[in-house]
Amino acid sequence: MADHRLRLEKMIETLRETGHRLTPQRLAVLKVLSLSEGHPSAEQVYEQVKDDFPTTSLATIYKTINLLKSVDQVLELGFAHASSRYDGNKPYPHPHVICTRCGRVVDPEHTAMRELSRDVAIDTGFRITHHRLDFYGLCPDCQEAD
Amino acid sequence: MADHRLRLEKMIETLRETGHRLTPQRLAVLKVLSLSEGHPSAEQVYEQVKDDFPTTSLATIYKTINLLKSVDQVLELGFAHASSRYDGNKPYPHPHVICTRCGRVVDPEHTAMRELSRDVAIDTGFRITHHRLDFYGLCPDCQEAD
DNA sequence: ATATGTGCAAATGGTTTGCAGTGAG
DNA sequence: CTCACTGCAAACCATTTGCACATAT
Repeated sequence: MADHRLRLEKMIETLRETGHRLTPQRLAVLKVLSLSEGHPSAEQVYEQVKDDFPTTSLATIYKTINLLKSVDQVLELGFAHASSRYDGNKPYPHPHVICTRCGRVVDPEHTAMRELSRDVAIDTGFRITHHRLDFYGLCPDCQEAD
Repeated sequence: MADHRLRLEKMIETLRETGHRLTPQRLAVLKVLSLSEGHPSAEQVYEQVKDDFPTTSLATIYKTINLLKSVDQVLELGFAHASSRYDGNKPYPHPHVICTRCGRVVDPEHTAMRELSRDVAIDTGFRITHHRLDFYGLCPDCQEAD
């Protein structure tokens, strides 16, 4: 579906452009994040990276993910009572469908709200119960403080 | 704006209907959550409750909030790297505008996405940089497992 | 060569939990 | 009178951090 190789190259290029080193551990993390169709947690990335790189630490996974976040090469889906899930394929805001039972995270094919919810249900087979829509930015006071 | 007294009564009624006791501490939490125009954190609720009730513990605040969540009388806005914020006035899903600098949470007046974002910016004065839209429900596998 | 990255282990911080004591119904 | 609730302190757990060592550039 998505061109994973291109994503990986884009990540690597971005790290270079921003003056960061490409260590083997980092490369392994980039690969998992760029190749994964799913939305893995840091722990899941860790498990995969350990296969080829047994000495890797979870801390390094987090550090690499944070680095990628800082250069907008990975999207973090943060939750209050569960670990964050990461999307390295589409590192820009887009809708997600999240199973409240098993935690599965799916990207709906369609991407406009009453009808959108219905479309998402049809696309994904989920039984939609609720949603979350947040806008982020600078409040008036914080714009002044710039 | 919102009818806070009605919200408080609704909360109390719901607790009664669901067989829960109304302790003074609980009542204090309900008041803060129902009266607040903002979207306080558990800590902020705690600070307010302590004013009238110095012996109250943060644990009790959390327990009460969780109780209210379980009967759909408060909406939790969960974040990965910050404490959750709670809305006792509108305990159903609705858009929020969140300042990425100071954490301020505002309810936009308008509520349909390209244009919605612009409307929200006009309504709130925020400079919108990104958004989050999640749908929650049961994935196909979990529907079967019911 | 040298600063950046790694890995360990300890710290963090919001939230939850166990349990003995308290009080609402 | 009883059982749900409170408050304390300890536990939890995802994530972050400090630091000595290693290594990409």
